[in-house]
Amino acid sequence: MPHGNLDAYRRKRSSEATPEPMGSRTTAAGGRFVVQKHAARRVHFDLRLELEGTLKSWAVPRGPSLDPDVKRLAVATEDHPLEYADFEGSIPAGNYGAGAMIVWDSGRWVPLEDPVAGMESGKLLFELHGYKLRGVWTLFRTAGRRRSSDGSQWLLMKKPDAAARPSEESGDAEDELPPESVLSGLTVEELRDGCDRIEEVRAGIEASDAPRRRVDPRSLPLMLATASDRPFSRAGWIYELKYDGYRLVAAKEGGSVFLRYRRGGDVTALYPELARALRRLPVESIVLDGEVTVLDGGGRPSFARLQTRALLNRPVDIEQASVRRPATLFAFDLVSFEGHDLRPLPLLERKGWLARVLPPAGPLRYSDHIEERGEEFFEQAVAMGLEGTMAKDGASRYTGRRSSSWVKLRAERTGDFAIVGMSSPKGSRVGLGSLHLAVWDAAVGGLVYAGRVGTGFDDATLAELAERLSARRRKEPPCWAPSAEGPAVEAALSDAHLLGGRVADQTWVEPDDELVCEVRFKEWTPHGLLRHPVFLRLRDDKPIEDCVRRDEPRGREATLPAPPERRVEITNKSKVFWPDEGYTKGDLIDFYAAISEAMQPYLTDRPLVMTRYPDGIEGKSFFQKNAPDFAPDWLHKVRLTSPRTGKDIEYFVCQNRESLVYVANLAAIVLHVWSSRLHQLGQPDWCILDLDPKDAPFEDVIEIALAIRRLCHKIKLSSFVKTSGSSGLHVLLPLGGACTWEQSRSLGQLIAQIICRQLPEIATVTRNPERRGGKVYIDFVQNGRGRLLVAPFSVRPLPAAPVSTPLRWSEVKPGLDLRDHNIRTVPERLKKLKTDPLRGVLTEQPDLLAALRRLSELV
DNA sequence: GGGTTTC
DNA sequence: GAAACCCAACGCCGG
DNA sequence: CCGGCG
Repeated sequence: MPHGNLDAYRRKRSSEATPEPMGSRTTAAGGRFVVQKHAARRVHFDLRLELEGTLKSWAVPRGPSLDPDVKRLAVATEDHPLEYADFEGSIPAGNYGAGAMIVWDSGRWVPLEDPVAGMESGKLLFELHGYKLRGVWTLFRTAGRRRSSDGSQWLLMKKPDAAARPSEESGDAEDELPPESVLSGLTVEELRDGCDRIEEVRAGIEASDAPRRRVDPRSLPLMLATASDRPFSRAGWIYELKYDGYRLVAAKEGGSVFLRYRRGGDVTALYPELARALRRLPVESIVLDGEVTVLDGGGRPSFARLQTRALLNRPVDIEQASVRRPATLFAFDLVSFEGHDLRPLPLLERKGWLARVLPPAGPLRYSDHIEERGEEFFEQAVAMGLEGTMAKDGASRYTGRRSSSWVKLRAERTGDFAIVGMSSPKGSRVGLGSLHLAVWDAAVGGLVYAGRVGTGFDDATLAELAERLSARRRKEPPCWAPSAEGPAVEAALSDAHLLGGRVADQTWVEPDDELVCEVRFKEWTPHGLLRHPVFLRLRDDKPIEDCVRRDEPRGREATLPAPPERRVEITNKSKVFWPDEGYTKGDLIDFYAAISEAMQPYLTDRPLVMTRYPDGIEGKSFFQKNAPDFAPDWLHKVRLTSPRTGKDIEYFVCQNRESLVYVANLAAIVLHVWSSRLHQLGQPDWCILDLDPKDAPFEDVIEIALAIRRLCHKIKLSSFVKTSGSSGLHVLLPLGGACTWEQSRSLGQLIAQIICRQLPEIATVTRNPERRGGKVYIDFVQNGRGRLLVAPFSVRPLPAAPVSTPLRWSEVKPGLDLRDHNIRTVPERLKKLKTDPLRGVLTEQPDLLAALRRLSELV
């Protein structure tokens, strides 16, 4: 790991043994675990963790509660048979008071006492001597639950089971804590050693030339660097890593600490972990200058993580984030120490003291340097995926302004991008103004917008590109908005957003393997756009699927953190949801898991709405459009703004089987989807005619469905049919995304009215049920923005657990019974059928104009 | 079903 | 500490 | 203008 010290780098340079791989940790039964230390050294612990006090556990109606006695952990190490550690509050707000511990279980942090049946082990995080430790432990297992007469539940605990297996290491990179910043891995002795060196520093600074003078951290003018684009080596200069974070001044005076950004903003409350570490530093007063970062699972600074961190307001969020996304301050300068102003001292002397003041682990880190070979160091830093390096004059004083004695060198990166559009030229520019670029995202299965490049072209290239692109125009952007946190899809791809408020003409083009270009750029912005892009060349030898975003510039693919594992924890599998049949929640989940492949085309890229039945089909239920906050990060969401009310809804978008299983586990029995997909929300894929019999005989539904089919056949428009699952049929007409909602609705209305005229005895478009006179209601109103269709393969909350099932037209005949297609039968049917009779509604490209012309001739 | 607010 | 609460929306109809 | 409907 490159942070904190440069041992790994130095070793590599001198061709010594390669560092041990980070992230490896072995665990054995009985609570033995290994904690890594930074810089490729590992320290082995034998910890036995015991609870002092009793774990009370679960209270009515749900949600854990903690017995106030449980305040301390007993930690046994080899040298120290028993050390007690106080808990630090690090749990979500809720029914369990302040001060508890959280554990790692089934891929997420949960309060320790959360009664996960059968839980045998987990990961544990606690603080000892101001350092956060974590490890895998085996503590106790659940023996069962008991319900008392007043309805409260109690969780019975057993002593640790000697045979209990330790939990698997989780590979979930998202929730994985960065390996270094929170782990100390230090023995108590080592921690004390770190403190002993303070006396040395104190005496040294007292004897130095540093004047006795207070430095006010609030008004301290900061040293700033000048930029350069070429790394260099100079005698007397030193080279540090450049961290991708915010500049931060950290100060302690007496008992109080103070953290500020470059421009002075007080952020003491935002980084409690830094404040704590600073408070515990065994010095009377100190002022540090550095860069605050939040590391990703691979130990690299993640600007995006830091940004989300910096947006937090509520104390609970901050406290939680300080554990889950802990900040690390890489301090590169010591400005003041116990009443001495160190700014007149040479940089190397300041850093020498700094190195000895800061502990070798924890959230406050010394930003080390090397003293030569700046070019090679820069290359290495870039290869490690870091932002760049800093070059500093080792003899320079801290002058508190922008200075040529500090130089920043930023990494440049190159990448291949699909061309998805262009803007028109301004002024004397020929051909085009800029190219719109996109990268392929395998998780999404499509292109994601990456920003624009407007420089680096020669006139010939401009002209050629403009000509080739003009021939491939399309109306809608062929790509998605870049980030879930960023602007909504539509807004992100709108002119206003792209051009920072200016409106210009955009042309979107059909992407192609031959429209790929290589671009040099500085970095990715948090919103997933390119910063400082320069066009290098066209390359026609690269399929767009290979235009993937590489966050590591060159040669780091092998060590990229694994993509977040999509794990779903199933709860209450055996809860009965359909009492008549005895079908359980587990059956529901199994069903959706089994048919997910067939269902996916109707879910992919479509905003999803759920009807949830947490207590089964006879319990209370509710609609839910907004995805709950607690949904895992890997679950795709999209924020859409209602054009009418301006209100935002953040919909789920089910892109894969795990998402479907997650949603099913929320007891979402019915899944409703939009008829249109994200990249063209204004153009539906199908027109829906909902045949709702109410009191009418089902035979009439069949007759009407067949009449619609005949009518569509006459106008040369295909039609498809599925059961609604409850009592009627859904007839779907393919639109191929070629018309608007209004046109779709008009088409539906026209067809419905024609059918009503044909079959006035059995069909009606009257919305009021009482006035339908026992006729079948043909509902065409569900064609509109935000209007929903019960998704094909959605289960219904009715006896027999019927499923909205795609049918072949030959099956639409007397004798058809909707309940025959249910949670039990549909998976088998799917296997037998091999093809989905409804799929054509998504794939066919009808000639709508011709169909409408024929239809108008009929009326 | 899970999180938040009120009592 | 436990119970209550929240979880959509919009046009259209007749009264 | 309101409540019910889907």
